[in-house]
Amino acid sequence: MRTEGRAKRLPRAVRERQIMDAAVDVFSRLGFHSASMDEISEVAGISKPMLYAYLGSKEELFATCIRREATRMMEAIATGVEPDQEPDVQLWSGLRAFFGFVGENRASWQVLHRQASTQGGPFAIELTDMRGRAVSLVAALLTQSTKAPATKLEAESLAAALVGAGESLADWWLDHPEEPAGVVAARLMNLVWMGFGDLVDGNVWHPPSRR
Amino acid sequence: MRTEGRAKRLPRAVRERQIMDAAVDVFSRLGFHSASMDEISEVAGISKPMLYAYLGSKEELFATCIRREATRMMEAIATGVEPDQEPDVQLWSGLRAFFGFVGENRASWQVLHRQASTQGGPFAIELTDMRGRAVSLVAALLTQSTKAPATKLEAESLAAALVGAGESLADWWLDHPEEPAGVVAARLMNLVWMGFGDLVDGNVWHPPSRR
Amino acid sequence: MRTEGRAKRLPRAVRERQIMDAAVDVFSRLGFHSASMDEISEVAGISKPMLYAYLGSKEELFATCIRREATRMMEAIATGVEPDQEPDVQLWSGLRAFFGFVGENRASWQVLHRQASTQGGPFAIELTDMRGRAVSLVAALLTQSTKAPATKLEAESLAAALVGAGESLADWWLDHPEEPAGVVAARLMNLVWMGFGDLVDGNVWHPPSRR
Amino acid sequence: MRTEGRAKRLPRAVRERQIMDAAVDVFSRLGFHSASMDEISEVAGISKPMLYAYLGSKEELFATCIRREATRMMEAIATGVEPDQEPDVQLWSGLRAFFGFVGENRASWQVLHRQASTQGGPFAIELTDMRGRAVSLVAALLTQSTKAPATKLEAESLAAALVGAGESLADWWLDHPEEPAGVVAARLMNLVWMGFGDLVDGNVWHPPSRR
DNA sequence: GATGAATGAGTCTTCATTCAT
DNA sequence: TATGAATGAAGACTCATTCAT
Repeated sequence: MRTEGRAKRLPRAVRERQIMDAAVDVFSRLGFHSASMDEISEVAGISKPMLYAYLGSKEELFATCIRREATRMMEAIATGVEPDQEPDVQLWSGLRAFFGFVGENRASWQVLHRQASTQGGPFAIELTDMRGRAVSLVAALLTQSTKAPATKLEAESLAAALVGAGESLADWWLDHPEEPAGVVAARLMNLVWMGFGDLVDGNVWHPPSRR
Repeated sequence: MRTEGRAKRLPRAVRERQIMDAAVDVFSRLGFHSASMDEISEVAGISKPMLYAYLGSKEELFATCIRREATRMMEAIATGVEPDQEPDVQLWSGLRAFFGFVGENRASWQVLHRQASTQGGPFAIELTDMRGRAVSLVAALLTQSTKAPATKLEAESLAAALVGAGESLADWWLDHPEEPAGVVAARLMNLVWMGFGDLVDGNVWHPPSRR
Repeated sequence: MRTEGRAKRLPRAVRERQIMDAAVDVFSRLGFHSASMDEISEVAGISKPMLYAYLGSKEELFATCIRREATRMMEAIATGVEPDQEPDVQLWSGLRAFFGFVGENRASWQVLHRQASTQGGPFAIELTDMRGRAVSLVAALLTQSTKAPATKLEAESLAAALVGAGESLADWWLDHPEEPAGVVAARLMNLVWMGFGDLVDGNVWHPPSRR
Repeated sequence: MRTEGRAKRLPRAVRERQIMDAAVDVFSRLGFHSASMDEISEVAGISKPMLYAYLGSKEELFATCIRREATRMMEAIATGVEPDQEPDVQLWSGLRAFFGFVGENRASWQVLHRQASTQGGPFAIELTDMRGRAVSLVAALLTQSTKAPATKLEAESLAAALVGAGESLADWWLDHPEEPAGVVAARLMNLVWMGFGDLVDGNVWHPPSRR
């Protein structure tokens, strides 16, 4: 809550960051619609006109938040991935980085995962885009592996499943923080990669006999 | 669009169903916040006071929608699952039923997956609950299998990952309807079950050497 | 000022008129910008949502007011004019009708003359149009008269001058209501018509001698 | 657009003029309400605090603008009028000066005629005053002429009509700049003076017979 | 003297919700 | 029962105006 009185004068860049932090906080807690500019400005410790002066309309602000958090996450992952290694190692390092990021940036994750996907506004695009890029990346990884999936559709759908599994597991993990990030990441890696390995080896599961 | 004139007197159950159908339609298209009671009543062909008389506040209405659709989906899956079979067969039949339901009930699925998770209100609870039940169910299945995961946490987290993979794949599928439900379901089944199989067989993936 | 309590239920048409009357009143007193929807709704004795439900946005409301008042005035004049008479008689009867209308509808006149011309919005068009039609009408009258002005530009500019003189005189008259409408109208008629008559008779005024 | 950097220190009078020029420009383009102090300060090339330091509140600034432009126009006309001549010559020279001024100072004219009359604020007074002085002047001229109007009211109302005709014709002229100022002025002079002449000569127009 | 940063107060507009018929 | 009519409350956004450096 903002303490009474006039906010101290701060250089523009600092204020902007302060505001964005507040916005990410509020958006992640309440979602886009329920978040009010009033509350954001209050949490940021400034008045509404400043909010508008610095970051434009509510939609613009939200989009900016998403972009910032998405970029931060992408960078965290990119930094974590070991690029010249085998596909499995790349995937593994990516997963570790992903869970690491989520663990240390709950609010970012909530904004990205929960809030953004639903809203029909112009940001849905940003988010869908980013998720699409993630899926494509994983699909490419699968395709590069020693034994690639047969069709592009298959690769993509498996990638989509994997990304969803990661998201869901991340959510689950937020409710069970007693496990370290590495363990959770490894579990998903195993599930997915071993399953994937069998798949391309022709070790296909099939229903008992008839059908 | 509502037809002119005074609505006929109908038995309560029928009216209620009519309204809920309209509500699910509107909520799935617009999301909770953007949906207006005005539009719902219009689509339902009744006046707003009736809406309130029958189904209470907007939040209550939404929660009721979620409950109904969740129940429908659960029942569809329960009906599809073959209960006395091996765990893998149960999972497989469950997945098939799930994708079957999603394919035939887009609106229900959208309400359940997209709209409900975001809203911070009291319905999040309903949804989280249902999802929790699904995860538990799958976890139980895994635990019953010949070689169960070591810990309860492991089983649950794998189940969460699986559920998330299913959701994500369902979404992906809605954008790629050219593939039949069975194919998509089978793909997920394979990925997950073979991975899972390796896992409990001690076939663990691990990073190259050092580390 | 609106008395406390809920407004009585009224049929739509009546309410609409009531609101428009209030709007014309407020707009004529304060002008478009300074008039607030709050005040209009208060004067109308209803709540703001009704205002919006019945008459749309502020701009729409204003445009509707202008259209209504313009139409009323046009009809008053059209009714007053004697169409099959000589041009001078037509002009005279038009002027009488005009001053008659202004005298009995101060608020209408203020909205039309004062408020509408300045605003840059979409209504400026309505107003400019109406004034344009008035000027064209007068110009046509002049052109039909026994001895028409030489050029179209001349006719139009004289008509513009005449219309302006009428408006200005109407304003002046509102501040000097002691004179009857007929007298004021006659005075303008004389000034203009006799001047016009001389003009076309070649009785041109010209500066003393040199220059 | 404001040039970058800190404004040079300038003598007060120069600064003030610079600001007023900007203000007249903006007010004439946008009208009182839509003009923002932000835009004025930007066009003037100074910061808002300076604006306030030099010229006070928005209302004060507007009033000052009106006063300045009104004075300029009055002086232009006063300079143009030939004072010791016959009334008709005085009127003629005044009209010529008036149209000359309008042609060369569109912005001033817009502020004076269009923007000021509408606003209900304290400046309406300034404007009404100035217009009143103009009307009185013309009325005096008419009264001095060889055959004066019978009553003071008559003289004043005719003067008001004449002034309005002038304003309206000036507006019309701004939309038809192809005609030279002199021609337009002469046209009005003729219309009015000849009409006036007839009037005082007893050449009264009157309706056909009956009535 | 000059300004970037800051805000109080207000405007339009919408929506869930409820009377009164 | 069924509804047209009505509203309280809130939210996004803007602007004239002023500190604090």
